[in-house]
Amino acid sequence: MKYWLMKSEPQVFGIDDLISRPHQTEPWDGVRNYQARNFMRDDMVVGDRAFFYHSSCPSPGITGLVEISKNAYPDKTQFDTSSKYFDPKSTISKPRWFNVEVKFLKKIPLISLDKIRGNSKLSTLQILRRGNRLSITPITKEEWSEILKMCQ
DNA sequence: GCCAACGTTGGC
DNA sequence: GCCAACGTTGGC
Repeated sequence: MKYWLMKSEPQVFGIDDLISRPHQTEPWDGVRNYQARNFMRDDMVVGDRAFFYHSSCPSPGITGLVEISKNAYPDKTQFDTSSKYFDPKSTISKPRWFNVEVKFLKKIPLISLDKIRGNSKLSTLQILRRGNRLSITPITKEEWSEILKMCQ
């Protein structure tokens, strides 16, 4: 099983939005970065776990756990001319963007970015690297366990 | 709203 | 293929 960290802006789609979905699942669409797309398309599989991270908000940090509930498939927003994620260069036969589906597992008391930074065992986390803006990053089993320890 | 650090685009 | 200009991300 692999572990991930997935960022979302709570004012766009937060953990509570996921909880209120009918099956507590949501397509992780709208990702328009090739590296993040490749992680979803090539590396994520059903059953993988991820931390749900709130970004671009007053209190950024990890706020929940999700699992991958569907392997990657073409992101439908790329074909939707009314969507802000519409991509005129993408075609049905050659889709450019993919997304997985995530399923809610658990909400946790916010582990703030400050606290994450303050834990020396987490210094290897990709999101702490200077200038890293990737919305999806892999994390190690050790990092995963260490973060889980912080919510007890 | 600012700004650093990227990624993408497009002319050449 | 280079690279300047532009757009985006995301913490503060």
